[in-house]
Amino acid sequence: MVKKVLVVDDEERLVSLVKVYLEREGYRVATARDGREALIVARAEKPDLIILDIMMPEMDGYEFMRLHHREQDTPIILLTAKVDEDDKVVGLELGADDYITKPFRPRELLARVRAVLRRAGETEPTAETLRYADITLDRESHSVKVGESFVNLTPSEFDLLAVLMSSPGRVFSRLDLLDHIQGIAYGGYERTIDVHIKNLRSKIEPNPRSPRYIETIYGVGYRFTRE
Amino acid sequence: MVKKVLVVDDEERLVSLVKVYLEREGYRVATARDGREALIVARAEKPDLIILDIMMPEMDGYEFMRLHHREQDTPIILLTAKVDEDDKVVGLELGADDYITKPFRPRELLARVRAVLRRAGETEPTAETLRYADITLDRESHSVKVGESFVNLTPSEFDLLAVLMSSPGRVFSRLDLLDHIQGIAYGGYERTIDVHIKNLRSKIEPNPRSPRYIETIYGVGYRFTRE
DNA sequence: ATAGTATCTTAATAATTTCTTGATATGCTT
DNA sequence: AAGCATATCAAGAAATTATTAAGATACTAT
Repeated sequence: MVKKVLVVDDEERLVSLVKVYLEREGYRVATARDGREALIVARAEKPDLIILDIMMPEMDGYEFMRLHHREQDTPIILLTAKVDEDDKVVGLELGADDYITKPFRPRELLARVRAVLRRAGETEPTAETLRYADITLDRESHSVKVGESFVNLTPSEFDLLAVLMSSPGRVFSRLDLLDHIQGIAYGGYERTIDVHIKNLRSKIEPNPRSPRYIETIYGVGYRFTRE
Repeated sequence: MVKKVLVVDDEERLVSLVKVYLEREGYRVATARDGREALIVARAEKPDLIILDIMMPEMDGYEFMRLHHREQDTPIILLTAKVDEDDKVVGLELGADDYITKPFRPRELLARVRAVLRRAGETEPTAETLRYADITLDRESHSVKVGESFVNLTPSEFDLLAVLMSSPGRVFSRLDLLDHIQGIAYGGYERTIDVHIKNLRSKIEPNPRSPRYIETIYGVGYRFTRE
């Protein structure tokens, strides 16, 4: 069954980004921008997991947890901007299952989401398999096949390929791709993508000099072949 | 839903050109010529994105950002004439999402607009497909089809065709077209367009000597056939 | 904790593609 | 035919991408 996740944060941009990440993985996502709204949404939606910012207007994360736990026993992952260890302690004492500091990488958040949900029992999320033009990418086993042989990709390479294959034929700019790999961290260097692409090509392309799967669109970005 | 963009700059020519670019892409556009006016417009229009010049009379970009952020959390792209790295730092610290130095090319600005709006969540802007007389131009996949076969265009060729096809039958002067390709303030050479048109024709016209799609209007400019 | 391994990022350089320009040829209009 | 506008061509300039290697960072296993 599809898992439902509630994301609570007052930073709209962060919320919607996290939403995109989770939805790409097959989760259903509800959102709220402060603790008060979150209480209402949580009652209505009964999420399987809550991702919760601590610092919020109206009603902060701690207060939300106190009130929410009277009603339900939902696993919670805390988001905190502080590097303070105390928050972790306080949070975990209050019943959080995990916590993560901002800024974080999408991959990191997703890994924790999976872990917490797995721990809370239940099966895996949605083991989606993408298959185009001789390439098979399996999210569950985190494996990639070219024809019949497996190739080992690094986490970044895997994510990159997954994004590109999520919409074959569509062009992604380096900035888009960077967001998926590094999260909302600015100052990131677009050219980093070039290197990942090069490495990725050397692993999956029969002839990296004239790519068959990952095409370069000069002046725009990259795309997975439309066939 | 259609995204609304607020463009703030005291250079009228730049504002109206940017307005045209954005509208062609399917955005709705509001404008203001200084920070003070921008505050009022922003309150009334609630834009999804603000493109903001730093140097303006009355109230500069920084000051605007300070005041605006008290009220709303709109993503902002900064325009700056300076090449100074400090501006970038200051701007990003004040909450800008991206910045771009003048002079810039339209395609560069549009790429950033798309990226920032995507990052701010929501769906894609406008995945518009233009189709006339056997030619299909798709912005999302950045591809062009003549009949059933794909052709590879350079960025300038693609932009040129996109502009012409945005209003079939309308004649564009070389200066118009140059603005769309190079942006203003480049002092480009009108004849450059002739060469791009020639190359474009050689890629999409069955018989480039007597063009069927891109017509020359002697003494005026070019237009995409009305049929 | 610490060393060892793998991955990521950055920076510099090479290779490639595209853009612009100036010269020349061709074509249009009166 | 004259005079101007457009088309074509080719070469140099400019911009973008590919590649390489080294240092930084993160991860694993002891």
